[in-house]
Formats: sequence, C-alpha cells, structure tokens
Amino acid sequence: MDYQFKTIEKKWQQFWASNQTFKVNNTSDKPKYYVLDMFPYPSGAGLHVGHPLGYIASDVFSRYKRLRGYNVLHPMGYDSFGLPAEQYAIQTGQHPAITTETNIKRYREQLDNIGFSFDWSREIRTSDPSYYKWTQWIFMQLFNSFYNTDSDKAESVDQLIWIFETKGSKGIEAVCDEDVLEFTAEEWHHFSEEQKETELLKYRLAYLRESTVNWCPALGTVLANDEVKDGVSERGGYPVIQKKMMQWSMRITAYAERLLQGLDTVDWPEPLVEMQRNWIGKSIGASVKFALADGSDSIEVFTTRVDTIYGVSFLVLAPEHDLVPIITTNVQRAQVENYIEQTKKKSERDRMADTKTVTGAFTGSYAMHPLTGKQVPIWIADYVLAGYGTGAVMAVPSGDQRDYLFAKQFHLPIIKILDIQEIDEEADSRKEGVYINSELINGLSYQEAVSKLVSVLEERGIGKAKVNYRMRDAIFGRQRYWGEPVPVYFKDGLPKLIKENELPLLLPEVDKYLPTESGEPPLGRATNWKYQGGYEYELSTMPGWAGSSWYWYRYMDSHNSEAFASKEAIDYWQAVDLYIGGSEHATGHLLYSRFWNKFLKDIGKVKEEEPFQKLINQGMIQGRSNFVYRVLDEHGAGTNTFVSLGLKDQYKTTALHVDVNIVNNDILHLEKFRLSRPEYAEAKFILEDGKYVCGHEVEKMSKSKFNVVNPDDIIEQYGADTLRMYEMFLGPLEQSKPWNTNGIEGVHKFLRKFWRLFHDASSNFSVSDEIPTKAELKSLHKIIRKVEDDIERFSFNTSVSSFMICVNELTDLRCNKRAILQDLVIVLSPYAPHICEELWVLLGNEPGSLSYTSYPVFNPDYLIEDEFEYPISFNGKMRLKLNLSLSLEGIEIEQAVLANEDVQRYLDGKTPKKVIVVKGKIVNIVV
RNA sequence: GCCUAGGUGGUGGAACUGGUAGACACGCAGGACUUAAAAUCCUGUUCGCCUUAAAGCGAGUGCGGGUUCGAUUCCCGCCCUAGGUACCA
Repeated sequence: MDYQFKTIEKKWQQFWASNQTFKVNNTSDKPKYYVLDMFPYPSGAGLHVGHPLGYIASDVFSRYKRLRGYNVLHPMGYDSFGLPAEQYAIQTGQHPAITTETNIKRYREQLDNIGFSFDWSREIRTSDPSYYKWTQWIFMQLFNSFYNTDSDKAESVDQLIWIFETKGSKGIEAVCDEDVLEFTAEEWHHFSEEQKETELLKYRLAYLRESTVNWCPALGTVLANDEVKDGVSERGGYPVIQKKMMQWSMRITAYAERLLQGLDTVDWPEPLVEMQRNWIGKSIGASVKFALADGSDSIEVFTTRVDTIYGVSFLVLAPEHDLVPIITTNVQRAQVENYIEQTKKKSERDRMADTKTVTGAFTGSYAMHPLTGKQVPIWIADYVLAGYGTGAVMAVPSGDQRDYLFAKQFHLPIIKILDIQEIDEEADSRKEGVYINSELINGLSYQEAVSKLVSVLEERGIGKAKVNYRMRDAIFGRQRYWGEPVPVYFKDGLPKLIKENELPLLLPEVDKYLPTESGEPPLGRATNWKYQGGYEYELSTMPGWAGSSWYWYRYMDSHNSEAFASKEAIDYWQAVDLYIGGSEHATGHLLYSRFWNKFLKDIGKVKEEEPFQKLINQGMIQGRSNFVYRVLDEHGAGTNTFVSLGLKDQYKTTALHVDVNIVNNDILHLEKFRLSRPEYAEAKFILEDGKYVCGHEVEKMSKSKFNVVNPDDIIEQYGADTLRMYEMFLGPLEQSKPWNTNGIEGVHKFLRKFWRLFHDASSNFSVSDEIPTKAELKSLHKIIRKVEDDIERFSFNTSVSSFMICVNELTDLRCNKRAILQDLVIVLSPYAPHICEELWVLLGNEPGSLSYTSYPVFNPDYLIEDEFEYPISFNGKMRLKLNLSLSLEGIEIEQAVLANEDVQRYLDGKTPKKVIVVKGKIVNIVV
C-alpha cells in the first residue's frame, strides 16, 4: 500500500482516544515528569499554524520521555476568560460563554487533528465555575493574609489581629500601605469595627488602593493600553485621560525579594531571567527627606546616588504627587494646572518613551537642602512617574542626563561635584575621582562618601539606607464582564468576603456587556444581584492573569471538588519539569504565577517555592503576506488589471494583500483569485513567463492581512505527521520566524521515502530479518544519538534534517532490515507518531505499545572511525582535503601533510612559517 | 526611550566548545521514466571573474573596526527587525 496518511492518522487518533492511551495516573513506579504548555486563549479565529509550534515541541518531548520510562503528565486546557469574547459580546449581544464554548470546540477539533498525546481527561477551563471557584478561593486566602517580614512569609490576618490586640502596631514587621496608623493594644480595643477593618485592609495581600487607569469618558469605561492608540480609544477614537480609581490590588511587592532570589534556582533562558530581574528592578540607595522651606511638610525622595546630594539644585515631583496642589503658589497655579492637564493626556509609556522634549512647570515653592540648608526650587515634570519610588526625585544635573537637560532648558544651576567630572556637553555619571563642593564629603571617594552620608542622614533623622523595587503592586480589578467575580460584598463601605461554602460566586446575567449609565462596570447591570439580598457585590471582575496563575495545580487533580488539588496529587507531581510558552509572558504571567505559587506555599497548600523548573520559550510564528499589484490609471484610480512583481516598476501600482492560500510558491492561482471576490471576477493580468508572481513581506499573522494559514488545511493536504515535522523543521524553537508553506513538500517526501523503506516496488510490506551491515548500523546509531542529543537540548529542527539524512542513507543502502527499521520507528515516533504506530504494528507489534516501549540504546562502537579527511588550509583558507589515519599524532600529521605534492604546489617553494595541527579537526599552514 | 532577542544564498535554515561557511530541505535549471500526467529518480545551483572543459582566482555570514595562525562564533561602535514595557492573553 502507498502511504495513506489520511486513513492512518484518523485510525490512530481514534485508537488513542478510545483506548485512553495517554491517560496518566497520579501513582506509578516510574519517575514522574510534568510537561506543560502555556494554555491557549480560545479566540474566534481558531488556531493558526503558529499556535501549535510549542505544543508540537512539548508533545515530541513528552513522547520521548515516555519512551525513556517516565510517567508523563501532559495536559491541556483553556484560558477562557478574556477581552475578545467580551468585545464580540458587545458587538453582537451573544453571551461570551456561548462564544467561548463554540471556540473551544473548534480548538479541540483542531488540536485533535494534530495527534497530540494530551491526557484530555484532565482538561480545564478557567471560565468554568468549578474552576473559578478555586480562583476565588485563592483570592479569599490572599485577602485573609498579610506579609510578615519577620518570618518572611504570608500569615493569617487573624495572627495580625492577635498582635494588634496584644502589642498594638509598635514594632510590627509587615508589608503594608504607607499611611498605616500607630496605636497601642489599648487603642486598638477602642477602635470601632469600621476603624479596625480600615486598618487591616492596609495590610492584606489583596487590598483596595487608588490607582491610575485609562478612562474614556465617551465610552464610560476603562480601556486596556491595547485599546488606546495615540491618546484616543481604538474603538470610536474618543479622547482618553488618566484617572484615579479605587481598585483591588495584589501586594506582589511583598514578594519582590523572594521573586528575585528564586530566579537563581530555576533553569530558564537567561534573557527571560534578566527581564524579570529588570522588572523587579531592585535598587539599593537611600531615602532622603527635604523639608519644605516654610516647614509645613517634607518631600521624601529615593536616590541611588546619595553621594551626589550636594549637586542637588532642584527637586522634581510627578505631576500627580499629592503635595503638588498644596505647594503650588497662586502665581504659578495656572501654569501648573495647565501642565497637569497636558500630562493626563499622556500614557505612562509615552511619558517614558519621550526623552527628547523637556517639559515641566515650577510650583513656586522651595524646599530646604537637608545638609546645606540652601533653598532649592520645586518643579513638576512628567519624566517623574508617580508610581515609582516616592514620585519625587532630587535633581542632580551634573550626574543625571535627564536632570541635566531639564536644568539647561529651565536655566537651573548645574553644580560640579567630582573633580574629574566633565559637564560641558552632558551629564557625567561616573563614580570616580574625589568630591568637591560637597562640604562633609569633600576629598572622599565614592564608597567613603556613601557610608559617611548614610550615617549622617540617619543620625539627623532625615534619611536612611533603603532598598527600592521598581515593581509595583499589581492591579487586580477589571471593569469588565467576562472574568471571575470577586467574592466580596460591601458593608458600610468596607469589603467583606462571602463565606467559603458560598463559592463559587457565579457570574450573573446582564442585559448588555457595557458599563452602566453611571459609569459602573457591566456587573452593575445585573438585576437583584445582592449579597444576602441587600449588600452590594464588588462590581469589577478579576484580570486575565488570575485564572492562569495557578492552573498547573488543577491539572494534577482537575475533578476535585474538595480542594483545588489533593495533597497527594500535589506531593506526587511537585513542580512542572518543563514549561513551554512564548516569551511575551516573561513579566506578566510568569511573575504572577510565581507570586501566587509562593503565597500558596506560605499557607501550606503546595510544596514548591518555584513552580516551573525548566522553561523554554518558543518563538513567534509570523505571517508571510503575499501581495498583488493593482495598476493605477492616469488619475491614480485603481483599475481591474494586476501586474506581476517583476514588471510592476513599469506601472503606477498599489500593493494589495492577497490571501496566501491561493498563492503557491509566490505564484498566484489566477482562477481562485477571480473567484475570491466579486470585483475580481473580470480581473486582467499582466504576466511574466506566463505566471503571476506575487510580492511578499513578513508581518504578524492576522486575518486582516490575509496571511493566516490554518493547520487543518495543511493536514488535509499533507497529514498531521508532515505538519508536525515541518513545524519542527522550520527552525530553532526559540526563534521567531515567518511561516512559509513552501518547504513542506520536502518533509512530506521524506515521510513517503521512509514508508517506502518498509515496502517493495509493488508497495507490499516487506522487511527482511537479515543481519545488518556496518554501514546500516552506523546510520542507525548516528540517528539514535543525534535525536537523543537534540531533544535533550530542544533542538528539534536539526533532528528532522538528520532523519532525512538517515533515510537517504538507508535508501541508498537498500536497507529493509527489521533490526534497523524497528529501532528507527521508535526514534522517529515522537515526531511522526501516526506513521510510526502503523509501521510498528505492520512489524508485528502490539497496537498502542509503541508509546510505552523503550528508546533504543546507543552503541558508540558502530561510529568509530579510523581515518579522517583533514581540511588543509593556508592562512585560514581551506584549499584541499587529505585523508589521514586518526592514529597519527600532531608532528606525524604535519610531516604527512607537508610531504603531499598538492600541498607543495600551494607552497610554491616557500617554507611555511608555522603549521597548526588540531588532531581530528584541521591543519592550518601559515605562509 | 528603556529591557530582551535576532540579522548567514532566491527562501527556511546548518555549522553544538574559535577550526572545512551554506549540511538538510524548498525553489529554480537540465535530464531519465511515462502516450500523457501524477509520483519517483539523477545532475547542477553562494556571488563574481576566467576557461571549450578540467581546473583556477577573488569576494562573502547586516555595516565599520579590533583580537587571533584561524572569527557566523569573542570584543568595541553603528544600522535594521521582532517581543515586552504593568487593563491583549
């Protein structure tokens, strides 16, 4: 029989499903191995060929690990809460749950077509109440916890209450808001219930806080940064301003140091670790208080360069800083208010990105320099961000470039503070030389100055050494419908948890998925949605990252109704051994997940400090768009004539995207093009060599660019095994690359050639039991070792090439020996499981046993060589090759090479200056 | 702007630890088989120069420099592209 991939693939997919071949138990004699993919958001567009890349890699790896004797957990599910379904609901009125269900069905069909070895009995969906019940439960634990910096872990708020009751707030070691009260145990007892709750909220890990959001007054809603383009809403183009709002937040900053330390213990790509380090942004410095000149208040700044304090010539506050309205003088008020208005229109990213234009406003007030007592003016500027540090900086123009530009722009003094500083053109941030113009530290070096200053500041109570993190607490509320409801109601304006046995708090029905007329989130539309019939529920929902911050535990025990996963399951599976996903999650999902994981560990629910031991980023598959060129007439209007790429320069044209699915190797299928749209029915073409050649460009894969390639179409034409191998063949897993179906023929041909090894000229199955030759064994053992090495270092593309080489060799050797082919089937099976299952059974093995057989043992004896073809180079340029025995040592090789007449011809009578011999590698002759 | 990664033939890529640049494929060109097509197989294919041919010469891994007997690989500077930048997931 020919290679009938359609029949074979359907057959084995059904076999795996009905026999539950990949169902895995939470107990086994084998060592465990947990392979996890970042689960997908089921979008309406379905899977495109970019999505399965990581899944195929992890599937190859999982299948390989099974062959290596591991009990492999390899699950899949859906991150099914999210904005797109809600946008669609807004437009169509369709309930997001229905859209989501449809999309998931489609995803599942598409995933099934590819032949993954997932254990589908463990499937999860974050939007399913049986799942989000536990997301809400974790929220409740966070609400009920505070971070004890003494024990360095989260502890129960009951514990905190006990401390307050017995000792008051004095000496409390906890991460909390800045405005906490100081009180004695006695005072605490006299607090009203309301005062107590207000105070406790300042310590809870899930708490309410005022934070800035993109507010679109016209739409009456908060927008994601994604939905804001150039300061206006993407939908409708309405103005967007920055507005403060009470929001649920997560005190992730409490975990900053542990999140940083943990990075040293995981096996992640270094760039990703670096991104997380930068995100956490630990900086060691000092906080310094600058008293206002009138003595009414003080401004606290954080600086990493306390040594430059004598170079301070002004202070800069973020425009949002609380003190700004208070200290602004009447003379300056109009100017300051105007500046604040301007700032509100800019997003934080715009403010950071624009370093060219220097803007700011003078408040009219002055602060006192804490050491010299001199007056320094207080300005506001948008390069200072309210959310970072204290929202105020001491400006040192001689040492900081932004301060330098600011000082130049507004004619503020620039004070030189180090003898080596060169500040004619720009700021000089070096820490070398000795200090000048710096009273206490004149003549000292950097190290000496820092320690002296810190002790002086501490002594005088105006500053102290401080560690600052760039990372901010994570906003946890979304003014959206399609997310987990927050299990909180309000009593007397204070948040209270619902009872645990009332979980899940179900998402209520609403008439529309829009904010209410009064600007409340969509949940405000739910009728009769009140706790115990009277209390207001929290109307915002949880963010997208809530459900994905713990999901790997749910897979361990996905049907458990008593706990998010049983203790036994958690103890057995421990951490994820291999996690594959995109690097776009570097600082979002991966940081929040680590945070929740650490929290769950603190409260004794899980064992691991770090949830993902090894992590691999798969690159993004970009689209490869094709273009046709429409000829323009003399008025610049489009005609119905299209000119081929090579001739387009002779005409005035516009490029139009054309569906890549009607283009083959950049040649347009003319009939399909005419049929693609009514207006193209009569299209005329100017061809080159009888063909229409399309232009191409690499862009994001998206519907609007007509460059989306659906895996189903590829599978229909070539089969799942071809798709799997081709995705791996495309290039290194970690690298981003454009999808181009052009090369797929080669992989498909390979599989057919592989199939033919097992069949005679008339397509009958035919293998022999003869003893293999040395050459055949060499070919087999090369591939056994190569695939082993490649999979262990996640270099899947090079394996595919090697398979091709191996099959080419065996074809040349006319090898159809069972002793070779049976092992080759096992080695190839992680990549192309369907064809291998079929051949495995044809070879006389038990159906389904291939997945759990053993990977062949590599024997190096078959690869030993006694000769090597040495490349002989002259001055590093390879000129010829010489076959020499590998038993020869350096000097013998040199003699043999120099004795060669071709070498002598190249030398042309000259004596070589030097001969470099690397045994088994190369000979280089320097002339 | 900042953080991170990448740039090698017409195309995807290989070269794993500083040692033969372009493996393996696609495409293209030529050929075999076939009534024909599909399928399959064979040969060639980095560019330029020279040559009837064999062979030979020169350049070449984004650009400019450096280290080295030898650099796609290491160092310095620059250009371009992609991802992230806290409410897309």
